[in-house]
Amino acid sequence: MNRKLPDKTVERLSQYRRALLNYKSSGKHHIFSHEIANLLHITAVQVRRDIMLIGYTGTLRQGYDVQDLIDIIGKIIDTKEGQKVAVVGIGNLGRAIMGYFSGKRTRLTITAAFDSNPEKVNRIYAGIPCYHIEKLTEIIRNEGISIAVISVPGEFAEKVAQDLVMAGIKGVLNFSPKPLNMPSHVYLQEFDMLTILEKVAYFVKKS
Amino acid sequence: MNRKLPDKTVERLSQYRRALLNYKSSGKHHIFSHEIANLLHITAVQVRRDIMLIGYTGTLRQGYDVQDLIDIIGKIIDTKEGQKVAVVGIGNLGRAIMGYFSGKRTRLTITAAFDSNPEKVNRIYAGIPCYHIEKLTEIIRNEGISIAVISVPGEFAEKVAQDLVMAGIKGVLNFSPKPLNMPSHVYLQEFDMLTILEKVAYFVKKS
DNA sequence: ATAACATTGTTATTAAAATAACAGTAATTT
DNA sequence: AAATTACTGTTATTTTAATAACAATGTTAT
Repeated sequence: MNRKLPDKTVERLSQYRRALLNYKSSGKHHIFSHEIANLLHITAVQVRRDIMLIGYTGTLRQGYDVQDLIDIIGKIIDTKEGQKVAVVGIGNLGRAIMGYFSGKRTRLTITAAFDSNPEKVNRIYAGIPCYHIEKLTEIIRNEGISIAVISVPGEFAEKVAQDLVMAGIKGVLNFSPKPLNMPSHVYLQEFDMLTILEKVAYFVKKS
Repeated sequence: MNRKLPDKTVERLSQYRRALLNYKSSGKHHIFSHEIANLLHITAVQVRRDIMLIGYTGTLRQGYDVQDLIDIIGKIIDTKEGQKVAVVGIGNLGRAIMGYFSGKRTRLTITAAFDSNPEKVNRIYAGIPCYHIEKLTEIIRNEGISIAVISVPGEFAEKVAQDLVMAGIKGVLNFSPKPLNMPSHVYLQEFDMLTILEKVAYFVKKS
């Protein structure tokens, strides 16, 4: 499985895996496409198509082997060594993100947090050390962190983004309301709270 | 402008407006499509196409009238009376969301927050009263809240969603990792932190 | 006055994602 | 043994989104 998968398929694979890990604890070993579909509230065709794309094949009348499927998805979306993540900006959102990860076993590990507030620097949040933002480039380089989450206020986002690129970051999730511009070798995902809520409001109004 | 616009166009309209409001304060009255494009790091064609879809037209060689464009976008995405929003779950994420809104002038107003923790109930967060989650249906009905943000842990998300539907909610933004199932008259937008980060990690790995 | 330019608005094309259609087949029923 | 059923896997179609192509036209330069 070397070919790059569609964006949306990758998202669903992550969700399939989580749903399957949970399903597994019920003791069942096999699952049908329509059962996976129900867990995610999507269609069975979509599930089968995604599974086709990753080259796994179930067995007729039995469905998919839960553990096998979990493993295959792991081979596709995880790296052997795992990947390190930094959170930049330890406001409520930054802490929320760190909270999401604490306890979860995943191949993504948040290994550093950054902030400019001296009261936050050198403290530990959800097990993660917070450094002064001046150390950003240095620590990202030294620790080999490849992914960053930007959760600073808009006015600082651009500067942070530049520094991250300088430090050799490979993927960025931007929560600030400021749209960023990244070189093409950096994968950028943006999420703008106000925009998303205004969109919801628009479709509420229209419906 | 009655026709329903494409999802992505609506998102960009929200961003155009914010960028324009900011641009306006520089004192300029007109703006070209490629200037808007630069602000958002997208293409000028995309901008012109979106503007075409909303039926506004600029003037050749002068571009668009900033204020007019702001107003037209407002007519499309806002309602006259504004829309009320509730935040369910006052953890770090819930507080982050409330923070995003405090001070912003928008036609969306967060008017209620809900939590089950008695220490949080009956306090005010960022100017918003926090009620016990038992009051959810009652308050949403009485206040005419049409939009809800779910920021509770996964295990509670489904119950909250059911209650919201019962209360007559029209749009939901779900931050919990639990995929929700909503009747078709409720607009649902999901955002799953782990999934999104795993996707970023996948494309980082591939690049 | 004519040509070149810079810009908008629109149609045409391509790309990505979702959905539908259906072929194949092992298990079960008749 | 034949027909039916309940699934998977794949191709075809449709829908949505993005990009490209280009016509139209006022402005500036020559």
